Amino acid sequence: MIDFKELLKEHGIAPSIQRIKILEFLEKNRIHPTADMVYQALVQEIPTLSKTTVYNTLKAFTEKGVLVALSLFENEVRYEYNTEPHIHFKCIKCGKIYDISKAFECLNNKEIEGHKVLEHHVNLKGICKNCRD
Amino acid sequence: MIDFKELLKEHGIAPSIQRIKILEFLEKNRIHPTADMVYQALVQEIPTLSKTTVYNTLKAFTEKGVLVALSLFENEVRYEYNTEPHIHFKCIKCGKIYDISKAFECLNNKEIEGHKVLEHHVNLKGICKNCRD
DNA sequence: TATCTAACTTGTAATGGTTACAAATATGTA
DNA sequence: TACATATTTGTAACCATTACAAGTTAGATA
Ligand SMILES: [Mn+2]
Ligand SMILES: [Mn+2]
Ligand SMILES: [Zn+2]
Ligand SMILES: [Zn+2]
Repeated sequence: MIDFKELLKEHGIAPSIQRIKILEFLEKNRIHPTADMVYQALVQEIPTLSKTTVYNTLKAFTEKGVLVALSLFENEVRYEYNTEPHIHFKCIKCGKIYDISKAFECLNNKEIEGHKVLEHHVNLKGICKNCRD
Repeated sequence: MIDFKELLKEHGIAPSIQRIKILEFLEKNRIHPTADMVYQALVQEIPTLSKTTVYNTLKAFTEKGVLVALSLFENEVRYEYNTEPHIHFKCIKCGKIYDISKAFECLNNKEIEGHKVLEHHVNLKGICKNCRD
């Protein structure tokens, strides 16, 4: 059982009830949810919850390294608890997003961990040769 | 000199003035522009141009395989003429997006074609093992 | 050439995810 | 308790994109 209050303190985040519940939800539900999905799930427990709080909290968690923000195939931003580098696989039929733990070499495959790969999306981010130094 | 009118016909797209100009712009300006960037550039030539036409045209071109739509790091969709599979590198300082023609094995590198790589974004799309057959 | 029809373009309004902002509330300390 | 600060809330604004209906164009036909 993870002590989410302590975990937030360690990251320099004051552990409010809302923040603890949001982090707990992300840890227990590895579904790469959108901010709205987090809100819809938690507003039942916390009827006074504001969507703005969810957005602000997820952004703060990301900045402090507690969560990772993903830019997947659609324009919604999704969040996940797993901060280890890994590959995402999205099913075009059911919409589920699977974590792929294999190394990047797998990109040459048309099939990976039982999934049929139709599209590869590879994006890098950094500082270009013109902007270095 | 590419015959854009002919190219559109070959893809089953009626070659209107707007469509030819949009395709021509994408071929000549390899800057991975947004729909709005295309609109801003062409509305000077075609003052009556509608942004809806740009959106509709880019979507049609993508569906017919004339262009490729990208989901990069931000939520804007960008489009490009190059339909060959390749990797994108975005500079976090100047915002430019570079095409990387090297194969996917490069992902193990921290530096590629002179650019300093800080983040790798790898996303796959297809049909998951539960949805096959 | 004139007419017709379907396709294409345009402009405006609506949508949906996200952010800005100010007021209300809660928290921790003196 | 009283105060200062941090947090939460609700509303409005933002912006890329889409829906929709009306206007325009262009190719086919007579
Ligand atoms: Mn993941
Ligand atoms: Mn490219
Ligand atoms: Zn740069
Ligand atoms: Zn599936």
